[in-house]
Amino acid sequence: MFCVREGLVWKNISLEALEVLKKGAWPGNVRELKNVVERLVIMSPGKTITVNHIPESIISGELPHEGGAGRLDTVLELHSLREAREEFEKEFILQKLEEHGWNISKTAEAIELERSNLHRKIKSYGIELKK
Amino acid sequence: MFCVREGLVWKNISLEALEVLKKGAWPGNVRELKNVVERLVIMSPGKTITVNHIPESIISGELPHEGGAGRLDTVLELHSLREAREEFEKEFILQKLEEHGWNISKTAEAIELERSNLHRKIKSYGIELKK
DNA sequence: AATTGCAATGTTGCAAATAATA
DNA sequence: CTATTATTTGCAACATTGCAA
Repeated sequence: MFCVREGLVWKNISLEALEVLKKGAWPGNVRELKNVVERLVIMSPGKTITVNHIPESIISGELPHEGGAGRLDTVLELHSLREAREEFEKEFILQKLEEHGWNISKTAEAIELERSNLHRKIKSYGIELKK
Repeated sequence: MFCVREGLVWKNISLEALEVLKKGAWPGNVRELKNVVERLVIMSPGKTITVNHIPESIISGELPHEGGAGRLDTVLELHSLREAREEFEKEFILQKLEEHGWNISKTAEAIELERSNLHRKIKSYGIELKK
């Protein structure tokens, strides 16, 4: 199993996720690789990084560009704390909803947030409920 | 094909080499990963990085806390939204501080947060400033 | 399950002051 | 001495939360 540490946090990377990285071209440089891995570690709430956590731009494998210097880099570094926090919250809530069969009451209880407030977040983040 | 750029030099990484990385535990953190990749690119004479270019320390790599799997990791999964959010914020801020040479003014500007508020967060999260 | 009102609480930007540093 | 940065505090505006309905 391939795993990586960021700070004190160890994360596994699923074989499937690695397959994606293996098959696609790497659209960035070394610094971007570092940023992507750091982001993967931070943005994935569980202990395993799955394909779902890998940015679309990498899965669709945009070919590397010489002077382009990386849109990925831009995307990764333009985030303000607020934007990053919101993106994380959305991902976190999505994962927890999925873990609890899209049951809002159970999810709300699990993440220790009032049902009504979970509703508010689902609405404001535009999360679509499945199942 | 997995490939990586260091400066203007692009290198491929052989599937076999990736297999090794895939099967072995990663003995280092993200910064070490970056350093290793940079070294791989520089030290491998041809167009492709092969298993022979991968340091022994990585192939034989010490296993991470697989069983213990990190209390922090466990904690992360049991986290309430609030705790998870705070954990994320702390990691995010740490990352940005490092990226900006532990300069609080520059970091605050980069993440679009008031200096004074960044100070407050640094204090409340118990972040230790280095350098 | 999904909304809404509301009071308590938390967070933010701004201004200001002082200390430390280059 | 000058300029930038670090650090802290007060405060009003705004946002989020839990609770009740």
